[in-house]
Amino acid sequence: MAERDSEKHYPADPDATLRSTLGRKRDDSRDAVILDAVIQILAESGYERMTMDMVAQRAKAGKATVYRRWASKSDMVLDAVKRMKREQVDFDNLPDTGSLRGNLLALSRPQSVEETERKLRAMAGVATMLSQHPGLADLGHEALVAPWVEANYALMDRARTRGEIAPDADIATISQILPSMAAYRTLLQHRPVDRAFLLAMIDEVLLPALGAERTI
Amino acid sequence: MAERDSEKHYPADPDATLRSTLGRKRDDSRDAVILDAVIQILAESGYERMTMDMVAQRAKAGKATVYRRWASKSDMVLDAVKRMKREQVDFDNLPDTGSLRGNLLALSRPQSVEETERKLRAMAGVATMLSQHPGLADLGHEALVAPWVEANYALMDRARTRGEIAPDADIATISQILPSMAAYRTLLQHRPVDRAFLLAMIDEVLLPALGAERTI
DNA sequence: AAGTTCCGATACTATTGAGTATCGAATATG
DNA sequence: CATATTCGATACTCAATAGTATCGGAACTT
Repeated sequence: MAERDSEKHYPADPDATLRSTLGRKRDDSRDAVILDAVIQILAESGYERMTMDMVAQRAKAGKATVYRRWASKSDMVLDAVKRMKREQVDFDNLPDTGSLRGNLLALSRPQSVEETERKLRAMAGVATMLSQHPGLADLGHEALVAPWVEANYALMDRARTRGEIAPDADIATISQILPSMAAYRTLLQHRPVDRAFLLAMIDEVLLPALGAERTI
Repeated sequence: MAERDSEKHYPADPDATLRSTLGRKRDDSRDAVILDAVIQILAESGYERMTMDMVAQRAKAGKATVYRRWASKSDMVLDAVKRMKREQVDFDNLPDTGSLRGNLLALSRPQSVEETERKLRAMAGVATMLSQHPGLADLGHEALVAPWVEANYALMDRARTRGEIAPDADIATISQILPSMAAYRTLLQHRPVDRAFLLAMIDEVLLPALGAERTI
């Protein structure tokens, strides 16, 4: 999918390979600075209210520098969304407190949730692009929610192996609840993913649905 | 808060009371036609891509007719969102199939969900207005999700009275799951609230969390 | 009938903003 | 050193559009 415009413009870095060897070299570190500015402004103002001048000013870059990297505003934003995918959840250091309840709580520490919240708000800023770019919704979900679903799944799978929860529980479905509800809460309700919310979800929904013994 | 512009323009119908008794009467039925067009276009294109000319054309109205009713585009859209609140769920005729599972499925009939989905997509279209109008998110939640939460709560409360579910189940929390997940799915994932989704949620999450006996 | 306000339609204006062009300075190659 | 490409900055073009003005006709009051 993609290529909504049937234009001569192509994704990012139109001339990546055929760049001359002469002259000053392109400073690739500017890309990240610009895209970070894009994410910030998307979260604050949304796609349509974000102007290219705002982006350039925030990144302390000239507009030529921006347009040398991306052929259009939409290309730039698409790239910014793709960039959000990285380093969302640390799969190599999943919590291991001994109980599923403790692990779920530890996974959703305020610190790790905060960054996701900021990126989710950026996703809300591109909501109006979703109809033109069908892949964008998947991209956002894959980048921001799916990793949390995976982490939840892994924790629940281990708990099942330990015999902590019912062996026939549908953890594929239940692992989606907490990340999705947190996303909904952030985007639509504009309410924080705080401890009270987490406790209600874990103790009153997830653990009972998983058939865990009540130990609270 | 509000009054983003500090202009002389005020909310809707600036001269509702002090309208002259002379001349042709204003046709109030045009309001609904115009606002319906607004909802349609919001769902299709979003706030920023929706032009006043599109609205007038879709409603077969002149722009003068539109601006005689609302002082600005944002006033008009705010009014359109408020209008979505009505007739969302029929509380006087909640389903009564005998089982909670049957009732939950009956409540979420494709027909009744369809209209909500359309309105939810309109809400996604005004996502970029949420930062300027903080009350708008609440308005959308109250109009489109809260009624479904109430209906879920009522059905679960009856089931508890019948002894169909655990007496200590936290139905205040659990009644939020299905409507919120459906909203998330529609808005962020752009996927339909179909029967497979409902069955997975009801059978694998809600009923187990409520401590209902497995009867499937 | 006279006067007023509504209707849909359309022309107009004033502003905003994406994308382009160009600047002088900096950094690279040969 | 000559040439080419980068950089940030700024000026420019041109299309889109919110809001206003005006039209001829319809509907209402007195």
